[in-house]
Amino acid sequence: MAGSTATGKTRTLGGAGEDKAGTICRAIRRAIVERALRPGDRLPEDALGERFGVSRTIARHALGQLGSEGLVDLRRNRIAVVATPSMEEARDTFDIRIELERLVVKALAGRLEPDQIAQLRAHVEAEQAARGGSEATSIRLATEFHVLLAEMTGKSILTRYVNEVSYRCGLMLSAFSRPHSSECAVSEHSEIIDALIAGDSENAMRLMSTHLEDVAERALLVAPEARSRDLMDILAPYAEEAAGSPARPRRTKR
Amino acid sequence: MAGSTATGKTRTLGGAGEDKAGTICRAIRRAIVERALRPGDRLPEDALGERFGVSRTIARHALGQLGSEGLVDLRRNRIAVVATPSMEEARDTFDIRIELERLVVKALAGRLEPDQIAQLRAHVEAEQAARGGSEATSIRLATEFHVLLAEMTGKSILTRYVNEVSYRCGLMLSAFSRPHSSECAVSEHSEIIDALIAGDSENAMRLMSTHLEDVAERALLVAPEARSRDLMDILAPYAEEAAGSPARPRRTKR
DNA sequence: GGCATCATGATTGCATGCACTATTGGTCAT
DNA sequence: ATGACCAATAGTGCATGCAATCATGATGCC
Repeated sequence: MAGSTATGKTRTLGGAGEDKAGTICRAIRRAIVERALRPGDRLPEDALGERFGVSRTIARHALGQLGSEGLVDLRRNRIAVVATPSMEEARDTFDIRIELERLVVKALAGRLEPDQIAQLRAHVEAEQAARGGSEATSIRLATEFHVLLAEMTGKSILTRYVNEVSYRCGLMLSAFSRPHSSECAVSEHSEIIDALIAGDSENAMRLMSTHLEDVAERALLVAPEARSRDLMDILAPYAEEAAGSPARPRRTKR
Repeated sequence: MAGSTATGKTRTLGGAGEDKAGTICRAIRRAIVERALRPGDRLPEDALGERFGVSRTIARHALGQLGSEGLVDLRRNRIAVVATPSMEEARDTFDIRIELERLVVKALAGRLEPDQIAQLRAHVEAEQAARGGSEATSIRLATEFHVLLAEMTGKSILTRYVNEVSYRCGLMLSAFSRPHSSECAVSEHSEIIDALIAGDSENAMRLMSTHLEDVAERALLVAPEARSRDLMDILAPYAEEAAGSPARPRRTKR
């Protein structure tokens, strides 16, 4: 399906004995936060396998992983699809994220090494530079800022969870937020770094809370029209005028 | 290796189109909290598959899942083993767990339905009844109490995470806590229920925090002799007296 | 024309087979 | 006796094949 010659297999994942399933996971996660993949998009095992140059077994393994992270919905005998979170799930996920990231800044306040500070500054700079560019890059960088912070704690479990909820929140944004509504958070990132350097853990935690609450609010409260991507709700307004129009909507994506 | 005839396959998982990998996961999780499986125990794919009556593929899938939950260590080309958490990981996991379960009681305070209350009371009663019985049952019931609470919030993501950290904490207890050191928490469970019924969310959160902190403290601070299960540290005291004794320690479990 | 029924293709569920890697016990030289 | 080297074995990594299940378009009936 994807452009690959019959002779030369699509050696996208070729490499050495790396983690092939993990590579697929990373790619899909990234595609989701960048909104290249949107909720409901189908992820057939063999298409994935072919695209990444591996067999269905590996693609399946990757999908299982993503399913356990809540990024894809996995139902028996059904094609895997990018998860379509509900409004309640979105709210809950942000609540959890806030508490987790409060732990992050609490652990980090006053303990940042100079090279870490430089790395964070550079990241924020990259975020600022990307403001004019594609929205996908902005969102990805914003997500990666939080992941970067978590990694700096050195706490592997906390890092893993922050990773998960961050990507999940990216999915939420994709599901609910209107285009161009999740920008302008770059300065808040800077403020958090400042508070961390100052060692003011209380302030850093407060800043992180409000920052995430802002993101959630912008994403979740804005755009009541698009609150739900449930098919029935989406089509409700159209159903009103569908009396005389023979336009037959196609359900599948491609 | 496990006793199964060559002719009659071990139809432990026979059933209909259920979730075979999930069944294996549940079994192993439970075995871990009940300390039937201890950190470092080996989990070979084919042994698992044979035991549960499925192929390696499924066993492998289950192991991948457990690996992503942090219950087993998965290294390339190596036999999967029950994870051996470090002291720091244990502390971090408890920190995360406290915040998550605070969210649980916050969501539940004053919102428990009568049947839910009855269910909780019954569970605590079962815990009390199990105090004389096997330690494994006590630990499992204690863990399940927290999981039950989380499920009652109706928040699927929160439930999933509480599930994960609870089982992980069970593993931590298995790794660090001495036998019979994690009992006597039943009354604290009752107090939490009371606070939830009273609708005093602040008090409930405080009780939950201290309850979990107690558990962590009992598990992590007690028994400095067994703080680390690293092979070198474990053998350190023995190395002193190993001068004249020909006792050759076997490294592998079975 | 609208609706239920069925057949075909698409897709997953799972087991098995082969290749490769790590481990383990033995062997040989020192 | 001790240490390094090597062969046999156990175990994983991965692809492929077959059966089962679901989705979708075609057909026939009303």
